[in-house]
Amino acid sequence: MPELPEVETIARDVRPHLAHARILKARVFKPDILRKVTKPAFERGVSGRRVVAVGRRAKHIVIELDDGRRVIIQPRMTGALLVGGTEDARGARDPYDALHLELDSGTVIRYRDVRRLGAVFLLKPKQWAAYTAAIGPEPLEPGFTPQRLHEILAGGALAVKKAIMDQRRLAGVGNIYANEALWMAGIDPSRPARGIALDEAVRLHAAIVAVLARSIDRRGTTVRDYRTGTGEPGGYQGRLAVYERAGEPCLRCGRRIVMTHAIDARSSYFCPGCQH
DNA sequence: ACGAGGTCCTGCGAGC
DNA sequence: TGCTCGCAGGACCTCG
Repeated sequence: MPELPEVETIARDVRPHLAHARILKARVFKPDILRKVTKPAFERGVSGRRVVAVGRRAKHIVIELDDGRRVIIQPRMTGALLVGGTEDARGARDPYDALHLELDSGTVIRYRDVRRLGAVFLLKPKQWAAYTAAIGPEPLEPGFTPQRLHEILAGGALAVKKAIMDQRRLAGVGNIYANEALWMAGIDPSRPARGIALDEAVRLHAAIVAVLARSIDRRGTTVRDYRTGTGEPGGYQGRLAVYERAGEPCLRCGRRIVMTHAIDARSSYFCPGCQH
């Protein structure tokens, strides 16, 4: 479940291979991952193009091409963007590979997605402008301040956890880091967003920034499927305070961590002793 | 305008 | 052993 730190790690791993390379050929094996573009149009549009830049926006990998178009990859649940490793010992292609980008260096960048909930777009500049404009601020950029977070939460009747996971309000935070940040800030995830006071928003802002930055430092969290761009698990899973720790003692107050599906039918983990 | 709930997809583990 | 079933959940969709 790649969230911001995982996608940032993937982009950093893939960038040295992909940036400034020419994509000799794009091959789509699972056309249902493509959104708003057909397989022939995607393969024709990408093959032969040079990559200008490789970046990240929210939980999406952004590959900018020399004609101004961008390939957007949303790994969602089980997607992975990997450098090489396209064939096993017997020379067989991975059955879960959805897309290959064959580079002039000989390296192949592959998008692998077991459940194919991921999505791949090929966007023209105007389409990209609309796409990125619909997503909230990047939490690790200077524009994301405690005041901005307080404004994001203001007026929302929805749970604060759901609000910070809403990509239109804030970019890149998913279920794992929402749980972790709310624990760090000592805030009950089920509280209405509009009830979060400014001093609490200050704590939550610091918690969001800290947990994302620390996870990037450790190359992301592997609970199940996530792999870095080099195919390895991340290193933050051992640092999780609440996620998948139901029944275990809170690291701050010792009470048992509770799990509920009460918020948006997703697993919420929190400490009833020190999150209010 | 906003929020609730359904849908997509497949591997895995629990339970019988 | 082999089967069914529920679950994982981000983003998009429809409905009220």
